Amino acid sequence: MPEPAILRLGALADLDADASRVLADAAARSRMVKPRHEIIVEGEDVKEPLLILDGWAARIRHLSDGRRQILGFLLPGDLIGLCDQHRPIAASTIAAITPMSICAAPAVELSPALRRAYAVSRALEHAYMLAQITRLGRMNAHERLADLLLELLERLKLAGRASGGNFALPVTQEGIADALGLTSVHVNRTLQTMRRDDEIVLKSGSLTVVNPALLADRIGRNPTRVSRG
Amino acid sequence: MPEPAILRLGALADLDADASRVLADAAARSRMVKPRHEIIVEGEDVKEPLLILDGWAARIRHLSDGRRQILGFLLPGDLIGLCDQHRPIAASTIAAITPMSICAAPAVELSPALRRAYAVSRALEHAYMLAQITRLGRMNAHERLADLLLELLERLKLAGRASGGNFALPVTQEGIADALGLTSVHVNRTLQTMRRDDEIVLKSGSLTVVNPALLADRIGRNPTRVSRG
DNA sequence: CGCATGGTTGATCATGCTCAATTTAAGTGG
DNA sequence: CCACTTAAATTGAGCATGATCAACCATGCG
Repeated sequence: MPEPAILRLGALADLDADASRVLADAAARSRMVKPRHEIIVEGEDVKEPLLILDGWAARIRHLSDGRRQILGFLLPGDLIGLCDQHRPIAASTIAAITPMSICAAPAVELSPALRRAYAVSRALEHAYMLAQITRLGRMNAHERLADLLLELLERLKLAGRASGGNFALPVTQEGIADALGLTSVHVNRTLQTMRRDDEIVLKSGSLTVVNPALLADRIGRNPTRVSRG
Repeated sequence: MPEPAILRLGALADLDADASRVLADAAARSRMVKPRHEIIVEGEDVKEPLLILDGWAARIRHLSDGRRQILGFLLPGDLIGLCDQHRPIAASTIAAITPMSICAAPAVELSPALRRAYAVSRALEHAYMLAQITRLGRMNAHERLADLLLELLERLKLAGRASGGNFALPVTQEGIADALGLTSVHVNRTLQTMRRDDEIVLKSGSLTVVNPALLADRIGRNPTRVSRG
């Protein structure tokens, strides 16, 4: 079974033998990270770009009074800290949600195919942030939740971590709340109405979107696209 | 008087003679855009990256039922559509707010200094998006408004388009509402309390933040930083 | 002068929050 | 395998921020 990360990058751009080898090399030097560990801390220097081989993380920002906002989720195959800057400072904290396997992201110079995959990945990250802004700014609780779940489904499929409408959702309701600008109580209630309306099945960390196309249609969601071809 | 755009890029990274010349060349081939004109339309192909020489634009996303979200504002010196992708699709619509002067952004290959400035600009854009997510997700109306105004002040200063706490704010209250996930009515009321509390002076499109440091402190805001040095 | 856009105000309503308690699930060590 | 501990999910009651609806001004421009 290929790494989900390699599956994803291969879905974003065709990987030739060179790129595959470079990625396999990097993956061979992976390290494990425990849940809750802060891989990157806001305000500190960013060393090297990382590639998530497996597991989930959250990009987080803390407010002075204890409130926190989850800016986005990071999934297998996602890249962290890509930027062509000299001495970059981390703009947000990144904390592991599940046990993770990560490695240094191979340099783009090593493979043109890799460069293309990185570019698409970066464009997607940008698009997901725009989606997050739209959710928070102009959607109600049900729309936010449905839209987020559909995005996660779409993204996890790229990494082979979802089949049909089903995937493992290792985030607590409080985590979802912090991502969607809601309270955990309200997330709980919204999830219950979605269950009652047969939009989702959620049991012990396994979530199934019963009819993704229908749900997407209901909330007016379009799949994310960043390039032709 | 130098172009505000050149002022900004020079503030992000030292521009040598080469970079300055390249920028001046590009600026010489500028074009004007009328307010409300959509420079880029979501879903269409992106041709060339652009540089805003002067004027304001908004990055917008429309929902199927007419709601709209302003994802962020684009100011003099900001770059549009930077990406190293093959055939990129615009992830959002970009519409002029004021009359604008824009030009093709000179290619990074033309100058190492320019490349550095672009990288910092891109990192800043990323940071502003994170700030926008945090505003929408975890701040109340007053905090959102104060934080946005302080960000605009900070950004306009880079382009020499703000002095002291004062700058021209060419956005309607409805525009601000669409950016902050509020209604124009509530923006109006929040602005009034800010005036009553002597936090701002706002009259005929000219806004003054009376005491930026104090206001920033009140809402727990830190200035945006993306690199050492 | 008239129309249009944007700003202002008031009254009422609703979505989602707060607070607080209770149940369930998941570990953990004996 | 069970008692004990802790994190997560669930439920209820009351509340508040901000939305909605509907006028009504102010300003500017043809």
